[in-house]
Amino acid sequence: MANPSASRTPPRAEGAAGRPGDQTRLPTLDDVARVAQVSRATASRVINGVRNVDPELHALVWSAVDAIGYVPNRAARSLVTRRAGTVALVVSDSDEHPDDPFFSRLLADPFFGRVVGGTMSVLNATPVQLALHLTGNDTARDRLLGELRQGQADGVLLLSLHPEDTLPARLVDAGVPTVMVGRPARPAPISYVDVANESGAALAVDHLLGLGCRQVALICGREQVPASQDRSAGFRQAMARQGHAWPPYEAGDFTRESGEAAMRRLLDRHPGVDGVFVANDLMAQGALNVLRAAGRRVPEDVPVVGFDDSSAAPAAQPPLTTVRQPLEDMAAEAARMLLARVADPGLPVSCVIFDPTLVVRASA
Amino acid sequence: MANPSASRTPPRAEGAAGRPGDQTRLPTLDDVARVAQVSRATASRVINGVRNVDPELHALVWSAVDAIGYVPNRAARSLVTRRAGTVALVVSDSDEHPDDPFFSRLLADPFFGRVVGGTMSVLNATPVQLALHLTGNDTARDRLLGELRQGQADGVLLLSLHPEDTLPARLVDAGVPTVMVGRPARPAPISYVDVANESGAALAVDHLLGLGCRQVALICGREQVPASQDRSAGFRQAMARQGHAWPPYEAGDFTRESGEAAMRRLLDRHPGVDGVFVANDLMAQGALNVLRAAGRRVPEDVPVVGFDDSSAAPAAQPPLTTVRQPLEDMAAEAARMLLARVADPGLPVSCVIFDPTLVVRASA
DNA sequence: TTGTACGCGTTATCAG
DNA sequence: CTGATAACGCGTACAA
Repeated sequence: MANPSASRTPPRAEGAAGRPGDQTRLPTLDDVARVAQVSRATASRVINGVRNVDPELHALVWSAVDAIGYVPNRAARSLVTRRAGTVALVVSDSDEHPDDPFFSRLLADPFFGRVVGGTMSVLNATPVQLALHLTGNDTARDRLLGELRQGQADGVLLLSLHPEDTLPARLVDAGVPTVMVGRPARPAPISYVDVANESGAALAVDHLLGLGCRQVALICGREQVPASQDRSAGFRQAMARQGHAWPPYEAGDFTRESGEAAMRRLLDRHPGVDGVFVANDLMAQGALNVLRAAGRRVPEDVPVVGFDDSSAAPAAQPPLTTVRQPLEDMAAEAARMLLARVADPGLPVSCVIFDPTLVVRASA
Repeated sequence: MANPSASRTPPRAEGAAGRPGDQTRLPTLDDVARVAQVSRATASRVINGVRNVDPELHALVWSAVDAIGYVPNRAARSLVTRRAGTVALVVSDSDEHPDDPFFSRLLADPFFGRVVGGTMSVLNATPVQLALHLTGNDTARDRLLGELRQGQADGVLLLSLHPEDTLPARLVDAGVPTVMVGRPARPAPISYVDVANESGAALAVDHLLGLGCRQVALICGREQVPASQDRSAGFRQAMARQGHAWPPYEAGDFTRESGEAAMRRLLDRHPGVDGVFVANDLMAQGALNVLRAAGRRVPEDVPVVGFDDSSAAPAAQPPLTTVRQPLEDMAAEAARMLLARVADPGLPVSCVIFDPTLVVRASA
């Protein structure tokens, strides 16, 4: 016992503190109670805003709190309340990227940051923390589910990019409060927010047709991805309504490169194309490049409309006319829905669909 | 008391479970011990991999664990070990965005996702979780510090974008293990990873001069931002070494728009410019747009080199030659350093500087 | 090598 | 309205 420290010094010996490995005990609820001259139970009640508190003691406790700089111990609190005070932002992807050790193209996509921003904008106003989880394979998903069942997080904000993903279903089975950003690929009784992809596509079609295009083509994403499905369906329906039964199309995978390839094929097979709707901005950027290289002017010869209004859209040459998805708002709403669900797990499943808007720039 | 539930059912009533609000008790360490026919202490030792364990019991315990699907309770563990098992990724910014409710342009920048990816790539292999914190003002920073002091997270990975930010200093004062991504704006005894910004700039200068440019200009960022400072300094030194004493320059603020404005000024004041080094890719993209609009061909008339190799670089027209910052590797190393620091807070401050590389594309 | 017993800091239940 | 006191689930001296 060569340790020359008092064993229960009131937490004031912090003059020359700051050394890493600091062992000074932190103020506890007991300390607050002692200073405020009340019982620990009362202090707890005041701090947690429970009703039935003498206003006088109320003030006393609070002043004690910031007199000694008390901060509740999250672990102790969680242990007894059985709440983590944390929600998880889960990105469920398939890490099939042999060349890239850092999976999930989502992270490279500005998409991700917008979701994080929207989420934080509501969480920041609450004591709820956000934990990030990337699950690229089933092992990781299994581990996550175990942790969630254990109560490591009170709820999940789910971004599922994997069409075969079983995570949504497993989460509802496990009874974990969950809200998805973007509808699930497979039908499941799960809450989500989404943009009205169909009407977004219709917005684009109407705009292109209104510009006088006679042969509008589509560059869509993979058939299994919900957002891609919906945008394609919306495109075809809107086109059909205007008398264009079988518009040409090519598929990519939401990357710029795939957009370039798709545009090349389109030009090759349908040289008469005079307008293109592309299912996301990244592919649209690729399409723009190919059109320029092919000597087609945008928008004079071939107007192009993208989808998302990601940061890539205004940066494109020419700046991209695109269907805006209010991602921040959507993520914020998802966070609110999740918080409500955590508070009352009995809440019925609900979905909120946001209206897209057309942002007209130079490309169409 | 109309609640018809048993008050302490052993955790086997999970047949038709799955309802939200499930109240079935989760398996605890005691359950494991009971099933494995050992004491709880032994079970604990096995699970935590403590030495001195009979191999036979070892197996017994583990089989019990996954027989009943045991997952350690994080809160209980934290309470006794005084470790959160969590590190915080803190984005410290100034939220001076009156028009945009979702602050921090960083989130819109692909930069953010790369850092997250690199960090997760090392954290995913450990039981350590990542908690996200955005602190846009001093109130938020105060709250964060309180929580950290309390032990809500074991360490901090800090992204500080605010030149006046006091958070780095306060974190070291509080004895919170911290590693920054990018050096602190004000000198502080704090560990960090960074890229050799000076040599990166030199790489760009050498390339441009090697291309035969006679009047190379600089578009830099705000003078207070470390990365901007270092890139500017590196540029000037490299230029000076080659006999160019006072190269023209204009400043932006790392946004595309500011890059456009800066390029316009440059063209205006120094029409003879025949090569540009831009301190980041976003601004370079802006410069590219302005050059095109001004009728200057890139790279024939004016080669342009950017910095970062963000996702904007290959997407630019023409694809941007740029100085690559290995952000994922840097973030991964930062995470490793932080983990080491958490394990041994006595570790001396250390910095790891990564070498940049020139990625030659079409713009120079 | 194993088991017993205590304490981590809170909330919640129950008497007063 | 307030104050004792019993959990919450786990790690770990200490003793066997």
